[in-house]
Amino acid sequence: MEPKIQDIKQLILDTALLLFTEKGYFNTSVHDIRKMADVSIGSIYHHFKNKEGIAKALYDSLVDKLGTAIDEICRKQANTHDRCRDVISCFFDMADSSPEMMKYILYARHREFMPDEKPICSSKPFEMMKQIVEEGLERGEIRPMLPIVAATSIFGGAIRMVHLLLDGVIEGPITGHFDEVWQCAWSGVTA
Amino acid sequence: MEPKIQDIKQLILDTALLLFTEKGYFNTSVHDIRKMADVSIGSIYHHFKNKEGIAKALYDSLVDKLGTAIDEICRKQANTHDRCRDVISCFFDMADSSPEMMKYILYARHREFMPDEKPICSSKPFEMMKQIVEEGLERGEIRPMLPIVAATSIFGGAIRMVHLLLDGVIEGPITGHFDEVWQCAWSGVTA
DNA sequence: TCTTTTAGAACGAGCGTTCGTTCTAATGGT
DNA sequence: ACCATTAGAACGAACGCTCGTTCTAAAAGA
Repeated sequence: MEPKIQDIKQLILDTALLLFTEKGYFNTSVHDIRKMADVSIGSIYHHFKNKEGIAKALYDSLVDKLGTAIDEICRKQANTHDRCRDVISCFFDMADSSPEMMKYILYARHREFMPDEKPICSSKPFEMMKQIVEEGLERGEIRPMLPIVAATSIFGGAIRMVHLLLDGVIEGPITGHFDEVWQCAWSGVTA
Repeated sequence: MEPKIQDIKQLILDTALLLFTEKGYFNTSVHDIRKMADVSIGSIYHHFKNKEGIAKALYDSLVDKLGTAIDEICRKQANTHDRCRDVISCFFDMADSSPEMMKYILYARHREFMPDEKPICSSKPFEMMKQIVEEGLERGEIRPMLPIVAATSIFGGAIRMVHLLLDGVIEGPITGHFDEVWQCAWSGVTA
């Protein structure tokens, strides 16, 4: 029942997320994680195969979380306009409330420390976003153009906005900019 | 006269750019650079203070190159529409012809290995892009909105496109997509 | 008791960097 | 024309240290 029972594994993941996003994967040593999480080296290597294993587990869990959120949106919304709008809104909310998560998903260069991983843009959530856009093209909700162009045009501005926030170039919350961003994004592919 | 006189320094920079963009800064050792450039360790440390110094010199030279290109565009074009269009066109050309340069500028996480550097979005070329957009707002070329939103909306899709190319998610050349991308970008902030 | 989990000392590969030396070529003295 | 001197570019063996990982043993749990 207590919040700490048996969740050393999660504690390690939480700590790693914090350190990886703050200092970067390569500037974070396993001993740093050990110290901050106040666990032993033995524990870490009991729960994870190696350092990369920690990064991988983190990645899978966060990508899965994002995928679930987008699934949810597709369940609730029927057309492309509403789905895209909610996806962007979801990105903004997450960027404001869980910047570390977004930093790890959108910002980190995963291939540098997980050499066998596919690029994030080929992962489930991003494939779903592409899928949503393709349906919009078929249905005529979006003016005819190459699907990849439509997708980057709709989501590119929003993703860039999140990048700027994570870079510290603009101050959050960015949720307040959602309406303007969305209007630009949607009118770009319909007008 | 010969192509090799005194350009060990440039050779080191060229090699470093190749390795840094292919494997990442942290996966590239100074000894890797030494081996590939076929120079000695001593030479490298004669020309550069340390490993970070190589990265810094590379960064400064490439940012300067991009800044010059945008300067040129501002000199040639008078209004915001034409300037933004040419900047995006320039990005696409560079991404096709010098992917390593774009990878190092747009893609690398500089702060992880150059702790004292400002984020790339605060550098001269990006400040100029922001400036161009702000003038467009003042002149009424762009529908009234927050400058930062206008900037991300105009350039976000194009930058995302370049990212996808550098990630290997789409195949180049992307210059062929320029017209569609530009139409989306511009109509988003005017329509 | 037997297994799972935690502990932390120890290891050794690989890293960035240093430093004493050699090589090259230009300059000054004769 | 010749050698002596000098400056700095290039060289690479060696160093100290950090890192990821392993190992042995103790503690906890079943």
